[in-house]
Amino acid sequence: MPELPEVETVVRQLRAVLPGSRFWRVVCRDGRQMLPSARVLRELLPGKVIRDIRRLGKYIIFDLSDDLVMVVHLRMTGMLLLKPSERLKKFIRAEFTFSNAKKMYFSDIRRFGRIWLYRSHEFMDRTGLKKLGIDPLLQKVDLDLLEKVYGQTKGTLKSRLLDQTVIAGIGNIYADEICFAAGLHPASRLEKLTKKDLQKLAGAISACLLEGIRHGGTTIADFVGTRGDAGKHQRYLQVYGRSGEPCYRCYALIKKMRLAGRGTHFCLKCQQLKK
DNA sequence: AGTCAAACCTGGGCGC
DNA sequence: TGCGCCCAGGTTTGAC
Repeated sequence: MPELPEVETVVRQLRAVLPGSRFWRVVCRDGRQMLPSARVLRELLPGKVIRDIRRLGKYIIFDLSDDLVMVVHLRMTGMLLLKPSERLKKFIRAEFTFSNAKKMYFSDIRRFGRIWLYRSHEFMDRTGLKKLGIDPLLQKVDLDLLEKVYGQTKGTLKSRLLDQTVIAGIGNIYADEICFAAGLHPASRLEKLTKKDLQKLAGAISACLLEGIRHGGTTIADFVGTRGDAGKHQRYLQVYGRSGEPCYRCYALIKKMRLAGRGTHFCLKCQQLKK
C-alpha cells in the first residue's frame, strides 16, 4: 500500500530525527525479510552512523558510514516507526537501537517488506533499485518525458503507470487517481493517446503525487507515519475505494473492474476510453 | 513485448 | 463462536 507519497512522508519524518545517529544494537525477529541475512545486519550495523536518508521510487535508502547502505522496501504492510502503537507491537520484525537512545522499529504484518544491507557498490544490483525508471519527484514529468518513455510502447495505461521500470513510485491507488485526474479510462491503450492526452497525464502524475505528499499520505488500512499517525489523503480520493458512490464531478456512479490484476476504479462519464 | 496467474503472507470482513 | 472463503495489492517469477 505505501506508494511514493507515503514513502516520501516516512522519509521526511525519519530525516528530521535520525541522521547522525549511530547504530548500537540490532534485533531481527524474522530472518526471511533481511538480506543477505539477519546475521549480517546484526553484525555489521552496530557502530555505523546514518549519514543520510533518501528515497527512490518506493525504496528507502539509508546511507551509512564505512561504505554501507541499508535499503528498506515496505511492500504492502511494512512500516518504519519511531514509536510503535500497541496494536503494531506484535508485528515488529526488527528493532534498531541507536547510541543516542533513539529507536527505530520495522513492523510488517504480512512480511512482504525487505531490508537489505550491502556495500555501496553493490546495493543497486542486489535490491532491484537498478531496474527502476525515473523518479517523478526528482525529474520533471512533462510531455517530453512521457513521449520518451511511453512513445514506442503498447498496453493499457494503468499497467504502464504501475510499471516501476518506467516511472517509479506509482501504485494502485495513485494510478487510479491519476487516470481520473487526466480524464482517461485506465483501460485506454497507450498507443491511442494523443499529445493532448499525454500532456494531461503528465500534469495529473505530478499533481496527484504532490497532493498525496501534502496530505501526509493515504491511510486505507495500514499506512501510518513514523509515530503511528494516519495520513489524510484518503479524504481526498476521487475514485479509489469509491465504487458504487457518486462521482464528485458528475454524480455518475463510480465503477470497479479488474485490470492488470488489480481492483481498478473509475468514472465512465469523466474518463474517456481510448481504444 | 505483452498479458496473465501464481507465489510470497496475514488480518479483516463476509456468509452461514 | 467459529469455520471457510475471499479480498487487499508491491514485486518477482514463470508460462503462453
